[in-house]
Amino acid sequence: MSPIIVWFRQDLRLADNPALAHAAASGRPLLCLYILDDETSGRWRFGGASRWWLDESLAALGRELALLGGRLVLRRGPAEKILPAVVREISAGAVVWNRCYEPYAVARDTALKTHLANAGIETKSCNAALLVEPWQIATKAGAPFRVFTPFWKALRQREVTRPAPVPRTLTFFAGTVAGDALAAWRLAPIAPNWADGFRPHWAPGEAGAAAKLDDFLIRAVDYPDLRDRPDLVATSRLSPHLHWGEISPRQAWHAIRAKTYELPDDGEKYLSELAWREFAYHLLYHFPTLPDEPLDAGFAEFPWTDDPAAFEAWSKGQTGIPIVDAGMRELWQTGWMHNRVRMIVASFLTKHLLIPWQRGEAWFWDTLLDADLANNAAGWQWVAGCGADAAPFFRIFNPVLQGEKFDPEGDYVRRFVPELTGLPARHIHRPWQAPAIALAEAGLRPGRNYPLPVVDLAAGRARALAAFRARQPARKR
DNA sequence: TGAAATGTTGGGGCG
DNA sequence: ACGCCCCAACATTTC
Repeated sequence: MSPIIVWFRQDLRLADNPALAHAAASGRPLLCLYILDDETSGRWRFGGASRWWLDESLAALGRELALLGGRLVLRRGPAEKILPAVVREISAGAVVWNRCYEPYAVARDTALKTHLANAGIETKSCNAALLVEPWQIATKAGAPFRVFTPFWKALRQREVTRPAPVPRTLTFFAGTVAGDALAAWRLAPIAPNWADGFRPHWAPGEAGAAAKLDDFLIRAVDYPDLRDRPDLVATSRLSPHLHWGEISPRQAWHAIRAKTYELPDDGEKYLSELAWREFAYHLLYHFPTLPDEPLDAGFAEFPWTDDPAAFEAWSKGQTGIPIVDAGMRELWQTGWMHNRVRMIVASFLTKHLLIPWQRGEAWFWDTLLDADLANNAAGWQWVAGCGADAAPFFRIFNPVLQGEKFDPEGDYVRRFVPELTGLPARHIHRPWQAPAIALAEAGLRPGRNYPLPVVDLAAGRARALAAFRARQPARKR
């Protein structure tokens, strides 16, 4: 039989991989292919941190396949050209892949499907990334959901497919196929190697993902209480693995469900976080401008400010607000940021600094190892108040209070802002108010070895309230 | 998955 | 003992 191409994308795993399972069951010899397509993705081509992860993850997948006698063929270029070319080279009779939901990917894959079908090639696409396809869930009126809670209630009633194991037998295509060497893609940074700090925290690949899940399952009992604490390891830290498809949401879902009776909240809190991920994909699918335009058209005229100096301070963790700086430095050093802190830094950028959410979105896109078009866009719009089910305009996080509440000892700040190590907990989240003696004992000279706040918090809050209130509809009297 | 302002209540100090 | 005041502590409303 003619070979079947398994086109890997954001599904870099062997277990619970429907496309791979389909190929294995087809009886055809498999050719596993990955295409680095920086052209089709355009403005949303992989950022720097993503490329580091991809480098590692492709190597891991290649090793897994090699152990089974197979190989991952690497090609680079627009998939619309590359995929048909590989089909011709090996006279493939079929192509199978798992779906992507980025607007550019949907368009590309739809076109490819038509093109291949017209050439007499069998094609099939599968769901490997979502609990429920965006088009399979709708409001009673048949419209896409725009509010999380009803979406979650609808999703919660669904039966989630059980994850499937790695196919028992895989027969690989034996012919020769040209492929790039992974190293030739130069995905990882060389000099300066800013990714050095990533490695202690992350093990890209399917095995690393499974290890992270196992680790989380041990800690899952504490999740409802401690998940908002950035100073602790209380969350799953699965986000990059989920983004790259090294683990499926079905696997995480059922792993938690299996422990229902051991968990204080029956695991509902974590499941609802998986549902937020689903909600983001639902929104991106139905509102494809989500990454670029505010969902709420009323924001078209919003008076965002262009403040390059403030943005620079924010992105480098030099705002003078400790919890913000700790978060931005955690992101830079480890490629990841605790979700609570993401909300804090995003609120600070969009409200206190009035900088467009798209600027923050773009920075996260470049620096997050879990940079995900749907989650990133939906999250930023939620914080900015212009998205679906968005935070009300008046919900402005006070980074001092948030710090004191969720990093009560200041350990998180000390870990990433070593300048502040010597300050006691009661001063560490507001060094500009610390008494001179405490500053002296800590060796801290505000404005010298740690910045003064880039904005007065009360003034920034007042300015944001005025700007956001201005675009609210007139109040009833 | 807010924060700040404003309102209410009740205990304790004190004349 | 009583009334007054202060002010935590908590609740409500407003942004």
